[in-house]
This record gives sequence, C-alpha cells and structure tokens, in this order.
Amino acid sequence: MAYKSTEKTRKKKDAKRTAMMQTAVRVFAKKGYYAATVRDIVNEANVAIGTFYFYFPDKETLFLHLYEETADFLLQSLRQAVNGRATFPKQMQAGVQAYINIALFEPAVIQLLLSGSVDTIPSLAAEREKFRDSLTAIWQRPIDEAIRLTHIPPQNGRLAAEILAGGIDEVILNLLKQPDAERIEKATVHDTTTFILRSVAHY
Amino acid sequence: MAYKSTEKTRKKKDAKRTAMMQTAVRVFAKKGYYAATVRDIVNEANVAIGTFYFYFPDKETLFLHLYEETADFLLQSLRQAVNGRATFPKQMQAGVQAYINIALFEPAVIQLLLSGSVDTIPSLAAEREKFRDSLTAIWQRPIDEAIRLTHIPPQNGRLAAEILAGGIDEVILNLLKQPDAERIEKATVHDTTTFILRSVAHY
Amino acid sequence: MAYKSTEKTRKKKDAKRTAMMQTAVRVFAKKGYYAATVRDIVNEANVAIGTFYFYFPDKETLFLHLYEETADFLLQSLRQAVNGRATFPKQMQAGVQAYINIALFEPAVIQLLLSGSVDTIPSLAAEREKFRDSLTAIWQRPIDEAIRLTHIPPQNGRLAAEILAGGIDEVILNLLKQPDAERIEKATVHDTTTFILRSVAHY
Amino acid sequence: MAYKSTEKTRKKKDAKRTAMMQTAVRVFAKKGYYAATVRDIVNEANVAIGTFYFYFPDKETLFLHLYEETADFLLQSLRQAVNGRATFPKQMQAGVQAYINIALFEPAVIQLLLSGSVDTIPSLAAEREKFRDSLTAIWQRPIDEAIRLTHIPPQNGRLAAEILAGGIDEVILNLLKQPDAERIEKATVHDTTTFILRSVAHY
DNA sequence: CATGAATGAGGGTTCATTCAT
DNA sequence: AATGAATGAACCCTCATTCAT
Repeated sequence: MAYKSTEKTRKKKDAKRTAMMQTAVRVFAKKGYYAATVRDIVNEANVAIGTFYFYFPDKETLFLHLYEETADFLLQSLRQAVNGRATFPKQMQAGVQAYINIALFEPAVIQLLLSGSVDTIPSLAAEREKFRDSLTAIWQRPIDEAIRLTHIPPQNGRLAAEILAGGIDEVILNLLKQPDAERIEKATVHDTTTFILRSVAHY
Repeated sequence: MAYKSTEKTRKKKDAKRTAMMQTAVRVFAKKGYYAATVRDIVNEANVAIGTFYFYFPDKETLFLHLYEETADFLLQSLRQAVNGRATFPKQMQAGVQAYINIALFEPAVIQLLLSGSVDTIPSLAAEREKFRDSLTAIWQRPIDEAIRLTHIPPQNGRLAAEILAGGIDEVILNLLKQPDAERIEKATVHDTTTFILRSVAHY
Repeated sequence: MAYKSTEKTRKKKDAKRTAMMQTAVRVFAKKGYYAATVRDIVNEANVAIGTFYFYFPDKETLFLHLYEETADFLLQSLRQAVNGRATFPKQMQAGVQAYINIALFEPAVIQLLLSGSVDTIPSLAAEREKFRDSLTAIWQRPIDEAIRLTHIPPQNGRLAAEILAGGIDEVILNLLKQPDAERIEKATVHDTTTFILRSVAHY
Repeated sequence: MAYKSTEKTRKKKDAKRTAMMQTAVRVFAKKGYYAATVRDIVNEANVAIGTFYFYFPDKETLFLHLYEETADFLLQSLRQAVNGRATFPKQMQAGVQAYINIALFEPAVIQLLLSGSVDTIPSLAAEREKFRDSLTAIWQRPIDEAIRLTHIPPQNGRLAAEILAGGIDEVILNLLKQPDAERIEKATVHDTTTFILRSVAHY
C-alpha cells in the first residue's frame, strides 16, 4: 500500500513537474531567456514561486535542461523521418516535412531552439554547438551516403549540410511568421525539397 | 575664442563617440544585449559611466542605432559586391567573398547581427525583420534576373534566396568558430559558390 | 493547510505593511518627498530594499497614497469635531482643539500635509489642491451657516475661511516648533478661538 | 583706462550674474528646488554649465542667496507700505495691497518663498524661520501699536499676527491660482482688509 | 571669462533566490 | 510538498560638480 501511494505521489509530482516545464518552454519561447522571469513562469503555471525552486535548482539549469530536451526531441523526430526512408529524395522530403510539422504543431520548440538569446548564456554555448552539429549531421548523412552510392556526384558534403541546415531553419522561421502558414505548407515542402535535390545535383 | 575651440573639439568629440560605439559593438557582440551592461561598455572604453549618457541617450537606443548602422554596412557591402559583377556566377562568388571578408575583418559585425537576443527587444523586432528581408533580397535579385534571362530554369526564387540567406549565415558562423578561419577561407568561398550555382541549376 | 496559513499570515502581512507605511510617513514628514530615499525608509523599518517593492509599487505611488490617507484622516477628524457641536463658537473651538490635538499626537501627519515639497510632484498637485479646498470648506460651512442664521453679519464667507485655514495652519506649525508645546496648548486654543469669533463678528 | 575697463567689465559681470539669478528664481519658482536642475537654469539662461559655477559656488548656496534676497525684497516692500501710512486701517490695507501687487507682478517671488520644498533643505530651515518671523512681525507691529493707543482692545497680538500672516499667504496663493486674478484684485484687497480690521476689533 | 566634456556617487527599481511556516 | 514573504546584488540612469582648454 505504502508503495502504491508513493508511486501515485511520484506520478503526481512528475505530472506537475512536466506541466511546469511545458509552461516554461512556452514562456521562454515567447519572451526569450532574459526577458522571461521566474515569476512569469509560475504565474502562468499557477503555482507559487517556492514551488519552482522545489522542482528546479535555478532558472539557468532549467533552461539548459529544457534546451537539451527540446533539442533531443527535434533531432529524434528528424532522424526518424529521414532514416525511415530508403531513397535520398524521400529522405530529404520526409525531413523537411517533419521539421515543418513540428514548427506548426509545436512552434515553441522551434522558437526556443532557433530564436537566439541562447548564445549569450555561457553555460549554453557548448550545448547549442552540439545541437547545431547534430542538426547538420542529420542532413549530411544522407548526402554522404548518396555520394558513396554515386547517386549524386562527389562534393563537399559537410558544407552542403551546413547550408541546408541554416537554410531550412530560415525557411521554418519565415513560415512561422506567416499568418496562413498551414495553407502554404505543402508548396513549401515541395519547393524546398526540389531545391535540396537540385543543390546536390540529384536527378 | 570659444567658437574656434568648439570647432576643434567637435571633431574630438565625434572621434570619441565613434570609439565608444565601436567598443559598444564589441561588448554587445560578445555578451548579447541583455548580458552586456552599460558598466561593461564604459569599463572597456575606460570612461566613467556618466560619459556614456553624455554621448548616448540610453542603452536600448544605442543598441538600436548600432544594429541599424551595422546592418546597413553589411547590406551595402554585399550589394556593392554583387552589383559590381556582370554574370550570375561572378555575382554569387563576389557576394560570398565579401560576406566572408567582413566576417574575418569585423567579426563583431556578424555576431551583433546574427547572434540572437535581438528578437526579444520589442523595439528591435521590426528592425531585425527588415534586415532579414533586405539580406534575402540581395540573394534573390540576381536569381530572379538569371531566371528572366533564362540563364537558369524557372524556379521559386524567393524560397531559394531564403535558403541561401540562412545557409550562408550558417557557414559564416561556423567559419568564425574555427581557429584557422583564414586558412580555409578560399576553399569555403569556392565550395559555397559551387553549391549555390548548382542549387539554382546554373551550368 | 495552505489556506489557513495564508489566512493567518494575511493579517501579519497587513500589519507589516501598515508598520512600513507609518515609518514611511515619518521619513517623508522629516525629510520631504525628494530628500527621503527609499533606502532611508527601509533602513528605518529594518527591512531589505526589496521588501519595500514587495509591499508598494513605487515611491511616488506610496507617497500619493500616504498623502491621501493622511489628508482624509485629518479632514475627517476636523469634520467630526466641528459637526459634533451645535453652536458656532463651540464648533470653532472644537475644530481648533482637534487640529492641535492631532498636531501634538501625530506631528508627522501635519508635517506631511503642510510642509511643502508637494507642489512639485506633478501627480500630487491636484491632490493637494483638493485637500486645501476641503480644509477651507470645513471652516467655511459653519461660517455660512451662522450667516444664514444671522448669528453673524453678512460677509465674504469663502475669504474668511481661506484666511482662517491658512492662519490656523500657521499657528499649528509655529506651535510644533515650540519645545513646550503642550504647556501653551490651552492658551493657544482659547486665543485662537477668540480671534476667530471676533474676526467674523460673533458676539 | 585700465580702471575704466575693469569697471565696465565688472558691470557686465554683475549684469550677467543678475540675469542668471533672475532666471534661476523663475526656474526654482516653477519647478521647486529639487526638481529644478542646474542644467535647467543654464539652458534657460543660454549659458554653459561652467558659467554657472563661475558665478555661484553651488546650487544650494545660490538658492539660499536667492531666498534671502527675495525674502528681503518682499519684507522691505511690505514694511514700506505699512510704515508709510498713519492709521491702522490704512496700514493694513496698504500691506495687503502691496502683497497682492507683488504677487501679480512678480509671482515667482511668492512661489519661491511660499511654495514649500524649502523646509527640507537643512541649510534653509533657519532662514525660512527668520522670514516667517519677520513677516509675522510686520503684521504684529501695527497691531501692538494700535493696542497701545487703545484703538483696539487688548489682545494676543502675536497670535493675531501669526494667523493673519498665514491667512494672507493663503489668500495670495489662492489668488495666483485664479486665471482672472487681476479682475478680482480690488475686491480681494477690500474684503481681506475688512476681515483683518474686524478680527482685531477695530471700528 | 566661458565652455562643455568628463566624472561618479547615489537614486529608483528588478528579479533570482532563500527559508520559515 | 507548497507557499510567499523577505532578501540584496546588480541594473539603468540622473545630476551636481570639476577642470582642461
């Protein structure tokens, strides 16, 4: 019995903790790390400020944690989408589609990861670099593989991946600024994929 | 008597203002808008805090001004480089080269413009969007022109420009992180240009 | 659980807020609005500076609030004293007596209201004028009533009230400067009342 | 020759100094001691800030000096008006008239002396008390004299003078708040004088 | 004499964090 | 677990004052 109640309690605690983290992601995404105050977060989460410090050691650590988790989520989603396809064109298209899906369904994820204010938090510099590297790697792997299979000509795969990583992020951010993002989703996926294939000389 | 001396000191004052602005750019570039304090700036400039407020109305206005000026400088440099060439490949190469030159000579310029923390300053949101638009336009114009001249096939010029704008920024930022940036400059310019030409199907 | 303790602590919080307000009144009364710093207040109240801003939005709003409250208290006290008497002489005497009582028991009240520095706070100009008007009205009402009842001859009641309002304030302030204020209280009340009655030709 | 030029220079200097002092009186009268900045004064006087410190040791000393001078001017004017008349009623009327004249012609004088913000400048407390004493004395002297001559019955002359001093100040300040002050000047002088005479039982 | 660039103490305010309840 | 009162370092900015020119 005691075990059960502990179990229940833990679940409740985890639930609350998770809820607060989701709230925090939204607040950080909307206001940025510096402009978002701990009070903003607890107000939006309808808890007292002390509760925040019961669940998290401090603002910076929470943000770091959130950043890591969010980055992992995005990277995993993209990896799954890309790796789940057999051919290079399908891989690219699936990656772009997955990225845009996340942007439309969870815009806060993208805003947290892509909209700056992150570089200036010392403890986050390394984490951010790791994220960029991983993101670039997601685009690079299929390219290098396609080169190996001579589906596309030899080329600087790393550089191509960097450009595509930065370029797709830009497309995503611009898409999120549009009021009718959903309406142009399909065309954006198509045109972006077309661009990518051509850019690596895939025919 | 007073007039002459005023005339003379006017230049000195302007020189000092400029010097302080350069210092401010460096500090803002390094720490970001929020983490950079006015005290940081005046310490680095070796002046008293009151001197800052003698030259500038406040931190935010200065940053806005710096951002605008820096953006103008970068955009002008790129426009000149691109517009000074006759053919599409030369235009792209010149643009990339100019961008990288600035990154190597004035890294603070790039860090100020590209490293976030800007979106969360309300008065800067519009300015930042304007900058991104102008930057994209610089890459888009030659593309659209090349389409018109049938040097490259019809395609979504706007989207291509967005991807290239974001992609080249990513390349630049990655380049700046490298300790031997100058050594790989040439190869980076070449490979990036090659990528761009292929991406829009230019042969 | 939380609720009960909230209920209990609510009272404590209110008590502390009140205590801090009383401290603030003293400090403002002694130094004036401008010379009194928030740090002065919290030092005298033995709390940290953050505590001030936990209880009050800012220095100016607190002062405004204190001024209004203090003015209301003084005006109410005088009104009660005056309205509680049936005849004109008793009314005047009761008003003067009440005023002097407050001056002796709560000198800070008088200093806050009468010692200037208030006119130069834009948001307070209107409040101060309202206070002077109300104060004058307190003296004017019995006079006008006495005129109506032909207990005193027709005369400019408004002007008489203005002079008495300013005159009695002067007497109060002079009284507070005396080291042996209590000793001469009785005589002051008597002589002032006599003066007032004669001034409006009451016999 | 040298002497002459020195003389001329001195006159010029005195003229400038005087002009700056008049400007300062206006600024202090309008904004109060604390809200008025040295920069406000020099801007209005069209001189550099250094010039201020050439003529005056510091802000506080200047204000003290201005206060003394202004107080002297007002007291002298009132004394002359009162002493120049032979009978008690004429004296009172002349005093009131003179006071109102100054208020209408040189409102800054009255605002500087009467509108608070003065009590909170430590070095001015004594000066202000002296001024109030002198002002009261001006009203008291004729009263005491009238008592001695049995033109009015025995009474507390000091207290009567205090009330009149404070009361007349109040009338003056209220008058200055009116937009059509000049129009009601005559009636105000008459009614105030009538009040005063009756208040000391003069028939 | 006059100028105005330069100084820095000090003021109001914010906000991450602690801890007694 | 949860609360929220309390803390104080640190921030941005003002303004009286100085001094080299």
